Amino acid sequence: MLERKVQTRREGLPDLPNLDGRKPVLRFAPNPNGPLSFGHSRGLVINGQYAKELDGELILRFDDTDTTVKPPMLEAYDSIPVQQEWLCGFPAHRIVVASERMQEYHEHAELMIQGGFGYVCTCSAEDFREFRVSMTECPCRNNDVSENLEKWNLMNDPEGFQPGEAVLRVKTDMTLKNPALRDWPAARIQTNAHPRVGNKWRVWPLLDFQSAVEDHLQGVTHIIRGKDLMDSTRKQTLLYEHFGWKYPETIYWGRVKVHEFGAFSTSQMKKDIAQGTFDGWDDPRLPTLSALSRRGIKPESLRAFWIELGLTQKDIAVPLSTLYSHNTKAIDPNAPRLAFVRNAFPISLKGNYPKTGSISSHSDTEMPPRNYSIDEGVWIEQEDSGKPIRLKDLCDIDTEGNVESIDRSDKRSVVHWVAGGKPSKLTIADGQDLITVEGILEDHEYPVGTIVQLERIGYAIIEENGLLMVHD
RNA sequence: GCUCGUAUAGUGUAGUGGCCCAUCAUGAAGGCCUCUCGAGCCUUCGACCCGGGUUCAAAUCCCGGUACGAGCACCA
Repeated sequence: MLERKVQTRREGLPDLPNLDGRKPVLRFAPNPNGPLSFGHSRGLVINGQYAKELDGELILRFDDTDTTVKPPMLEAYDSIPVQQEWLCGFPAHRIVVASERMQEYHEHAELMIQGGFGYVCTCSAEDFREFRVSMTECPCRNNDVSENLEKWNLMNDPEGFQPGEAVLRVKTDMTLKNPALRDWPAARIQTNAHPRVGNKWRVWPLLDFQSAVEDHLQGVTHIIRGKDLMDSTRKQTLLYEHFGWKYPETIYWGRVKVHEFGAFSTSQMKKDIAQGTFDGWDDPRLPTLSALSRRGIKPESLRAFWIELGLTQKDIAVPLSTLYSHNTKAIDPNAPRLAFVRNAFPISLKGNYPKTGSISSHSDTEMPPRNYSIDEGVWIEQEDSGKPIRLKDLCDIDTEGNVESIDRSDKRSVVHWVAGGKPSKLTIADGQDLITVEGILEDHEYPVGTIVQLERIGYAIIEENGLLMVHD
């Protein structure tokens, strides 16, 4: 009889292409215009994981060359590395700040002009858009090197060109099939002060130029990024050809939509926080890493989540429950059970039952048990009243609180209860809403930050002023 | 409009011409255990976008269609 071979399933991330025995150098380059969000975590996890598994390097790069549309936020330069380490489990091997590397970019811009593959264009954006669609060369394109150098100096001169009056372009080919690649802009004039380097520079590189030059200077071997940047790869490859460099291997992932997070942008969040719509960057409703961390989402859960999604170019929609199922595995073994009674309803017990005792805190660990002591009654949830129930680990009672049995006598529902306890509130982030549920929490001595499992409700983290729902 | 990309169960994912009447996870349904609507264990359900072609053989290669997504910024 023929034996059927067992199908093998690839685990984890696919191999990096064309590694050729090298140690990979990878990078993750956020804009420090705000703290890191869920969306950023993919790039961090994937790049970080490869660096770790293959004994390579992870570069954390601040792409802070826009002072106008997405101005950098100073605090982000400090918070991002902290969050990166939290998420990846190790600090980045190198940190590069683009605004501190401007000299390099300027030198390369000049090399580009001198090499005849870059030119200063003084056409308006609208005019150039027409040149681009009609595949015609703009009048500036054929200026000679000295003329371009002259105009380049005028771009850098406060007395010269003003913002919008001139840009530096990479000379590619105006008849290229892909309109995005036709003589793309490499640098523009910005006069707003940069929060870190002030007004030291006037001409700032655009992403495609800055990133391309920096990747080469840092020796990046593999770029892993969203497929929305496919045309960036093509643009940058054209630039690399001009410089005679070899472009790194590039891998793309598709768009991920998490329904529960809707459409948050860093700038919108910044605005809403300023207006008081949200309490801060760690408001539980926000998709920031600080909010997720506060909500008890573990970094290893985030890592498992992104690694499972892998590197397909498919655009996908994933429910948050997928992340939660990973998180449950991470937190359940260490989450002591605790009772929290919502809409507390008092019921006095009549009959014989053990008035003191202890109940286990977890099914399979050596966690210390919880002790209880009943005076004359317990709290149960309003919804559980009015029917015969079994008080979990205690006794069966009828609707009036008469004890019917100590042992479980039938299939009636098992209900949690609290003897004594303290009023507390459970905060639940539900989309754009923050729901607060009042209730009685069983006495405990767990410190702030402990993740507990509220019986029959779900996981919650203990905060200074109550409980914050993790997930169910 | 031009350009680029992707299409496997409800949701994700494995699979690069025969190991595939298709993997794993999640989900749903049922069961066991546990005195939670939790965890763990077991069972079940459920998919190769459509149409051609190449081939002895296609989820896998080619062509066309369709659907969805992205780029065409003096943002990243």
